[in-house]
Amino acid sequence: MAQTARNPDQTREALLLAAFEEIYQQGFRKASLDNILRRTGVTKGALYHHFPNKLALGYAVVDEIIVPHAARKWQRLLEDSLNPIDTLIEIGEERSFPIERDVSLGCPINNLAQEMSGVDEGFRDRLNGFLDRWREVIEHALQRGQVNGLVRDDVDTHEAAAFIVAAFEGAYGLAKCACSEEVLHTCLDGLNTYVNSLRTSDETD
Amino acid sequence: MAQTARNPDQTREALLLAAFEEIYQQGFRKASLDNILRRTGVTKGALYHHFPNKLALGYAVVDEIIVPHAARKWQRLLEDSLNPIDTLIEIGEERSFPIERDVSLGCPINNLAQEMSGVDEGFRDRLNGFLDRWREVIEHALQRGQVNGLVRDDVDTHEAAAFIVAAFEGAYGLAKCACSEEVLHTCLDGLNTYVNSLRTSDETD
DNA sequence: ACAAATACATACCGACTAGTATGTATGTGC
DNA sequence: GCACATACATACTAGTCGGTATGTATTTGT
Repeated sequence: MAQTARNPDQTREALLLAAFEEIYQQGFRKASLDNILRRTGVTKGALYHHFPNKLALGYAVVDEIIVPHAARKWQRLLEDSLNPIDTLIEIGEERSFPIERDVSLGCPINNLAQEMSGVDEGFRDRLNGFLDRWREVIEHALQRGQVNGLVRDDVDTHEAAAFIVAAFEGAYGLAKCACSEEVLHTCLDGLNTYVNSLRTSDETD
Repeated sequence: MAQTARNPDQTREALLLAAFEEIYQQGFRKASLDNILRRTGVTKGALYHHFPNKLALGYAVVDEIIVPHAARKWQRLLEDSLNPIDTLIEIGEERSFPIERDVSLGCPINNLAQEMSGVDEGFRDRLNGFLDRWREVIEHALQRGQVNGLVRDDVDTHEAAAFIVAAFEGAYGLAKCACSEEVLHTCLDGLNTYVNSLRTSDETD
């Protein structure tokens, strides 16, 4: 009835943001479309105009919000000029996500991956795809470090990269369950100790 | 109507097992009581005779199935006579859980922790409690190793224990999302490399 | 200016949810 | 063998879910 001035792009963006919040807090399957509509003031007709169904909305949240943001966070590892180990530790300590405000919410990627990867291939493809690219970025950074003499030659970069990603997600997972910043930092300190151990001996700080 | 011979303990156990399966596959909040009843052939009246509500059933699954099994798996770390690093690596490689058959299902503890710790304190207390005891067991084992000269003295056992638990859960989480035994083993190999690096130099194998 | 596509809004549907009310059959103590 | 608690069974409820049918208002192209 009371139709205000239209702005379809803005409507779509508002839906995506509200859907991200709802999914981040409730998980995808418990995320309620009615809640998302309540959060935005958008009606169901508008939602189903912009997205064919709940699944498509979920995919769009991953593709257009979660993955781009996470990718941006780790982008710096691609720069050849930087010491990969320093960069790795720096990024790990950043809380760039405007979302990483509350440890008890966990990592959006990990949350969705754990909930959905066994249930829906579309989610699994997207999230595993990102995690795999993330692992690759770390692996290449370590390899560059070996070429530059910054990383020990005996390090298995493939193994180390997978291990680092696992430890990272694990740290955020433990901290979420413990609901404790301290747990997060203890785990990340452990990770930093490990990552530092990958330096060549003359680079050890 | 067709009432068979009664065996309340067996009924309760059947409900617990079916509830575990359903929760393991669907998560607690998406676990359907009707599905659990279908799996067991038990009726709703029987379920609500043994458990006051869904939440109590979920808690019972954690207390009586998930936690005892996981605790049993790591019990050997308490034995003073063993080399803690050897034991850590051995246990990590075991697939004792009759449940750990399929990587794509993940770790039951981690699954529930990630889903429920932000939503329900009862679940969080139980799961965080177990994870914390697990971390402590590893920490004490590493400390014993230091006393026995098997673990390097410069290792921060508190930090290392938290890191190991995080890496462990992270490894199972990544493997679940990747749906790949290979990913699991790569991550666990990375963890083993790290754990081996904690040995005193004259113990390095 | 008018048609057609776009962008909504409202009301509703069937399926599924946890939980309950009520009845009945079985086992146990005396 | 009788009383009583235990252990179920059946039918139902109120609420929520994703999705749809159908309407209307707004833009856009010509």
